[in-house]
Amino acid sequence: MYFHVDLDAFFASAEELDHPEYRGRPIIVGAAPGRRGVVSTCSYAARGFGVHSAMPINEAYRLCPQGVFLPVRMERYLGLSRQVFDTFNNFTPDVYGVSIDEAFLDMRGTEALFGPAPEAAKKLKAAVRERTGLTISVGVAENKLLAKLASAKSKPDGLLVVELGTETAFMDSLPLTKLWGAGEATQARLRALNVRSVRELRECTLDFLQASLGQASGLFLYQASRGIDPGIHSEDTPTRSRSTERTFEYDVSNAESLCSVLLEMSEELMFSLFKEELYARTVCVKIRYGDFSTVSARVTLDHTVASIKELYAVGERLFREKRLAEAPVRLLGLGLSGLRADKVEQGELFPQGDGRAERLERAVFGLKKSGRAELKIARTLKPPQGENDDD
DNA sequence: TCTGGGGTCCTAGGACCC
DNA sequence: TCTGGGGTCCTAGGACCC
Repeated sequence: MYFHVDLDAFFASAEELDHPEYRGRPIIVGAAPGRRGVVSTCSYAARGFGVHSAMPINEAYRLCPQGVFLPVRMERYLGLSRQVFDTFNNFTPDVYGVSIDEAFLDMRGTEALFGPAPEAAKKLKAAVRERTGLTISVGVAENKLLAKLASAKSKPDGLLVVELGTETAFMDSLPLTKLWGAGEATQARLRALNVRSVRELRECTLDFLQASLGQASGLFLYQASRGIDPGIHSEDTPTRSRSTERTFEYDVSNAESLCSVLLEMSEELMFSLFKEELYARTVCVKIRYGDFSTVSARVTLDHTVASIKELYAVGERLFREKRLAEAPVRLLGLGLSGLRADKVEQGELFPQGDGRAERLERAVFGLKKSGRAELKIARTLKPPQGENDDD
């Protein structure tokens, strides 16, 4: 028996908690209106105006100019999230966090302590509310897919149990558009196939779905329509990639400026790998142009990337090879994938340097971590506020 | 109103090996 | 004169999720 637990409009609720004067008003957490960015989370009052997550912030402003627009305060939300997860841990040792505001709880064997599932769920809701003042929605079912869909259906401040034997009926109660894993593209393809409900989806053969939508998607939808969990969240999967990207306030054409950003991102990524003692061989650069078209280039080395210096050199090469000359760039991203816990050394045939850069950078990282000094690569320093950088 | 950032997984085609 | 079959690794792009 799984619980899926989801905090209601988490970031917006957190702001409401800290600013009681905003209670009940349309709260929109995300980018600042007038700038490039999207809505991260909005309150139910804001949803009444048609605002929703991932909507461009300027569109949200147009729909709801009277809204309370607030920036994301991730530190604060992380603190609250920890308290909520602490509470989960008082109910079961088997808590699988999916994101900052969402978790699965394996509640098998807890009946003696907390009673049957509906009672346990009520106790959990009360405990979270008492500890943090936040409301959660809980879905209870025999598998994660059903539990997840149940909590979503029950929102906000909801509780929904999918009883054994009612799985198919529950699936049929959902609009096809609410099916987890079937986004905009799949919805359009299903419409083209004349499939308009979960029931109609279930009437399709596996062969038909796989021929129409691909092996994996076909099997996924075939199982999901029957209330079978295709494996929506496997436990304990190690991190496979790390990346960072920046969307610029205005498109940037100057290659030197773009390369400075690459260097900044190289530093950020390598420090994060140093910190977690991870290694990677594959470097990926992502470029989004002013027209939103997006390309990427990647390369897998025969050894793990050792230093900021090396990551930057590889990233810059990929960038210069891939970028259309002078085309304005809206977004630049850098990533590392194939993460692993062990190092792959340089081949002996073409050794690159003697590891000096790596030793230096790890020493700098050590200083930074201990709080004894903050060292930055000069080129990544920002010019002082109010001065232009013409010279 | 233009469309964030950090992830995971899948697909198709090519290179290469046996 | 037409060119197998299976497997692995890699790249680029896409779909999807929170």
